[in-house]
Amino acid sequence: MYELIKQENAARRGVFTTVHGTVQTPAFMNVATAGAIKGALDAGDLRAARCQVMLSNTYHLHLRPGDETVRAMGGIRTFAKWDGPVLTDSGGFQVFSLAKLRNIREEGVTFASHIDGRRIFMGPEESMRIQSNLGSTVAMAFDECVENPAEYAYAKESAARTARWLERCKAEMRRLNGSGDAVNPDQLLFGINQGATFQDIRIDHMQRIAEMDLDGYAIGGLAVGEPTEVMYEIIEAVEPHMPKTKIRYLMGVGTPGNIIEAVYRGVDLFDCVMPSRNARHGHVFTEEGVRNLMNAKYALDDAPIDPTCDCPVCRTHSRAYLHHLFKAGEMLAMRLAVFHNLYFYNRLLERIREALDAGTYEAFYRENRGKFDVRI
RNA sequence: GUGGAUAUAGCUUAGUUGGUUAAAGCGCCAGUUUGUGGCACUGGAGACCGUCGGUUCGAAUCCGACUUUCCACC
Repeated sequence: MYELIKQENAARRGVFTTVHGTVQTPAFMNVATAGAIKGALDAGDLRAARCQVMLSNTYHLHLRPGDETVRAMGGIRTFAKWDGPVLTDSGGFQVFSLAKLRNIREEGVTFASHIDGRRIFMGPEESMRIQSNLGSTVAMAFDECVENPAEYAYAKESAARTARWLERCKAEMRRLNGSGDAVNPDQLLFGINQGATFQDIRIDHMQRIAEMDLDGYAIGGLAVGEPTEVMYEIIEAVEPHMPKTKIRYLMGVGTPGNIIEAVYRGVDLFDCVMPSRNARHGHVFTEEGVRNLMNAKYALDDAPIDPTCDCPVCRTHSRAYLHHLFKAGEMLAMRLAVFHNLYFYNRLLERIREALDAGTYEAFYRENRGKFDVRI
């Protein structure tokens, strides 16, 4: 259940209550694809990094170890020992981004596994069953993420199909939750808005899925290559048609600046691989901007990654040490950098919430948008 | 000591019958990464080709000497 507790223009401060815990929004979900944060962080590390929601992937867990295995181990939360809320991505985006040889039909998608190439079929019902077995707090609808740039006719047809798939997702999730043996019989379902970069398709689609009275609404298919200004325009176009009483999730976004902009336009929830993936390549987020710890200039730099950060990594280690660990290919380099970046993101969202609580988000927005994305 | 081989970028090597600005991998220096195939991708700098001399219009490439390293034999 989503409760809007404060609003400043379009920006919203809310509380999302679930059977697995309460989420203060706006919030950033930390991506643990296969039940682990890439870069060697576990559930305990996530708590230390001030994470509220863990995100895991239907597609990956279905392929390995298999959702039946996860179910046998008590669901993803018990398996990974994360006692907070978990959101599972539906597999729709992975079919689009990872799998090859995909064949999309009304029933669903046939694709080749990126692990061993075997052919797999996934449709709305399969995705819901897998996510039910994973026992996540929130299941995402099975959708099609259209490539950018997209043909208008195809985007329209695809959005219509994604809406029909959503009806099937809703029916199957209701059946599974009421079946008596669901890992989480209170599993929630979020719908996903599509329509590429065409505002009329986006709005039509949003209006249609808003009528389905789902537990939350996501905007998908953005940040896939279009200019950020186009992304902001789509959010502005769709946002007035999103139910005010439901949580809103912008999928896969983004940079700190993207998040500040999207909160300004009424989004409540985010996830992105950027803090973890970039950390694995030595890029760390700081109050001053993005630093590449691989740069030679850090070889003898005794300062912490971010002198204003109070995370354990910044309280303990120097840029020079991290630089050395990255150059030496030590796994610890990734672990420390990933931890810092997730902490930075989670703290950023805390600061956004504090500004909203104080009614000063407008000022926060003007002062900080774009500030954290610069390379230094 | 004798015979043979070797010497090209920081490292390991490629360079066809001598022919414009000598190539690659690693390393180095940067950049990219947005619902995650975990070490990826894209650029850049860097060698007067062991030294000296010779042949030739022209030599990393052919010849000689010296030096380096390695192998075999005595």
